[in-house]
Amino acid sequence: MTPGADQQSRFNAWHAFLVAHAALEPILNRELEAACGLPLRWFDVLTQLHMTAHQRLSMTELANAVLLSKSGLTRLVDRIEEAGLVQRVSAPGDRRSLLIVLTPSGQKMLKRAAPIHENGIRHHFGAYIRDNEAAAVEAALGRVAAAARQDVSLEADATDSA
Amino acid sequence: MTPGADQQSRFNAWHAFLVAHAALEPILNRELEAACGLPLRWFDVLTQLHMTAHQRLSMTELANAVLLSKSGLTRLVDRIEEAGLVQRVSAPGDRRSLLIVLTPSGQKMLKRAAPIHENGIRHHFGAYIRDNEAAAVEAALGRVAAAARQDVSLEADATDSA
DNA sequence: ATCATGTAGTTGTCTATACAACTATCTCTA
DNA sequence: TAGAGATAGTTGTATAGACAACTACATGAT
Repeated sequence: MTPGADQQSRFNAWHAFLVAHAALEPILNRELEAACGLPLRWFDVLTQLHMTAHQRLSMTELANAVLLSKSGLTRLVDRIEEAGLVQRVSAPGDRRSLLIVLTPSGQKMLKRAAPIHENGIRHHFGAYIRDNEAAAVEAALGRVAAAARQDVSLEADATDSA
Repeated sequence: MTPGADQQSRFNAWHAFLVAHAALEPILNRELEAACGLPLRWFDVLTQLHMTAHQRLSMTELANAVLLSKSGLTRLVDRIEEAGLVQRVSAPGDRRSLLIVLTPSGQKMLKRAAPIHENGIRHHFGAYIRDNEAAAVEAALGRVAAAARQDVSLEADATDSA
């Protein structure tokens, strides 16, 4: 196995990665929206809230969790709150901060949507990963994601201080 | 290794996949734009044209290649043509169709941008994939991408005929 | 205690994209 | 060869998100 060949397989992987994302994201979005009327991004927000200990996150924490800009999140939460799935509540001890909490209706929606979405992921993504590849894909993408997230944060810090 | 554990690693892989894309795409876009003033999508268009035998594709072919809607591509090509990197030329034998061709300036830009972008991919993506993982990641993502692309096409056909 | 600086979130504005409707052209069938 | 239907691309319009500027609040140094 030559070094050149290894580089090539990484580039092929990168290209497949891009195509897979570009094609998969709309597919899963439509499936979820058709089944529950829930856009994928909303699901992501509800999930992040659900995964948190007290089911509440500040706008800043949530923006970081779903990798959206501050303003993008403000508008996104506007829409989700308008639909009654989450609520902004004031944070104890800091009057600048808002905690986003799942409403009962949001929890119900999440319960309904989760199996549908998981099914979509299995069907369109998991099904094409063989048993002997799963661990490698998990580990490699995990490292890429962790590093990229870090780089994004650094970039944001640099911009802030500029 | 239980079947349940396998499913979990696929879901972890999916999550990492999403995070990696959300974080990486803006990073590579900024790097390329800072170095060459070239948005990533423009690079994608120029690359697709370059990879083609006669360096020309119709709007429809190009939209399919870069996974963009027809109208999205019309506007994208508007901007790239305005910048002088490509040109619309009429297709011989079909007066509805337009061929998009790389201009000399577009070719020069592509030559300048390609090594920078490849470097970014190596640095932010390839570097985190170990030698013994590369083949699995390549194969698995390749299958996912191929299947997803197929599904998108089928979906588009269904919509058209509706 | 005050003021300077930092942080949380929102708002103004711009851009990129999607979908649907449209025009122009092509193709196939009778 | 006329007309129906399919196809290529563009345009009207709506939406999601980014960045920068802003307001309100908090913190920390003196």
